[in-house]
Amino acid sequence: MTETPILHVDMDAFYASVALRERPDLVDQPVVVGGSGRGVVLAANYVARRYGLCSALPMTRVRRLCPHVVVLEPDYATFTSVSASVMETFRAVTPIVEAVSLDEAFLDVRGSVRRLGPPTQIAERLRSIIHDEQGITCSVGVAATVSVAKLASRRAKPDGVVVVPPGAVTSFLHPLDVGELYGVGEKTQALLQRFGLLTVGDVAHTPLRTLQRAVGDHLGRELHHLAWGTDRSDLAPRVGPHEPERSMGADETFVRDTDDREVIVRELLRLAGKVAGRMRAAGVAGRTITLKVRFADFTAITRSRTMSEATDVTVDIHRAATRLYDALGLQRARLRLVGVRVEGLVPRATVHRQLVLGETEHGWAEADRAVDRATRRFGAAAVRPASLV
DNA sequence: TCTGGGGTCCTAGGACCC
DNA sequence: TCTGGGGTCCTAGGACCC
Repeated sequence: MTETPILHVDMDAFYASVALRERPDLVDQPVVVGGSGRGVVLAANYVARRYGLCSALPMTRVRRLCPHVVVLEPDYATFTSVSASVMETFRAVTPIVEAVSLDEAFLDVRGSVRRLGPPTQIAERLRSIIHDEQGITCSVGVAATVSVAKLASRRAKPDGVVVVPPGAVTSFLHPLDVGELYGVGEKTQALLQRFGLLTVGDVAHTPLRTLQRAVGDHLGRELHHLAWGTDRSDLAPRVGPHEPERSMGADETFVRDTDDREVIVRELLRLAGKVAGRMRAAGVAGRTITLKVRFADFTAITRSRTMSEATDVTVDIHRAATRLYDALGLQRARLRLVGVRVEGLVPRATVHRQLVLGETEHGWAEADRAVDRATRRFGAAAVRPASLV
């Protein structure tokens, strides 16, 4: 029996590290990966972090903080392929791998200790393989539960391993800031602070009922577990036929805020096409269409409509989104962003479209599939609605 | 020139049904 | 003439995570 079977493996500054493999000349310089214009930082290397640059920082502030920073464009195809290789390395160690994102995963190594040695040894083995094969470093947290392992990997960064044995859990957790807990963001931290709860230990020693009155039943119970390190240790391996997504969506920030209906409706068409294409590729359809609008002042609203039948047809989704937009009745309100999301996804095979006599919709579904075939052959740029050309 | 884009989950109220 | 609870679906908003 191993006491600490859960590993949390987290790549160090993943996007930046991968991008720097192609540019070894830049390793000693501050480098961030991010979009241009109104984007944010996706990853900052450790040199850049010394200037206060970090993930999610607006690019407009990046150059002010560090005028000589090197900005690299994200190359998602490469990130995805490096990630896939890393996940393969994990699965060679244990089949129980729960991927969190491209650059992070939980591993249950309970069944691997006999073959590969104790969890720490497995952690070092993984780090060495990933370094040799991918040329990037990672950090590993080792503990009995998911959240403690994750907090441990954060402590291990960069390029290290931290083990928290069961006997050390509370002395590890309790001095931490409440904001370190999973699920505690800016708002919840401020709320807890108003109750005088600053550290994880403060939360741990607050009666459950009091905690629940402050942050709600669900989060209260959750935080109580996290504060005592009694959260889950069972992983949900996402290999093979995994659960389908519950929703798919796309949104886009305009280069400049706009109140031009024509521009907005055209963008909704592009987004609807993008979402519908991904739905068809995944073999799902959905009934609830949600429009999202973000105004120039950064406030956002959503409007949704549930239809009687699920669809994966671009025209259907676009029409629903446009109706929701028109129903807002905006008068010269400048929009920063629009988004389209489809929820309540079900496998397409379970949807039987009622064929109404004289129905024209069928033609649109056919047209979509023709577009899909052409896109697969010639690329996304080749086939677009006339209004997007 | 502040603040991306992909998601998940929770809350809460109202409708409607039993 | 009154009043109850539970369950599900829909909508809107919000917090959070990577």
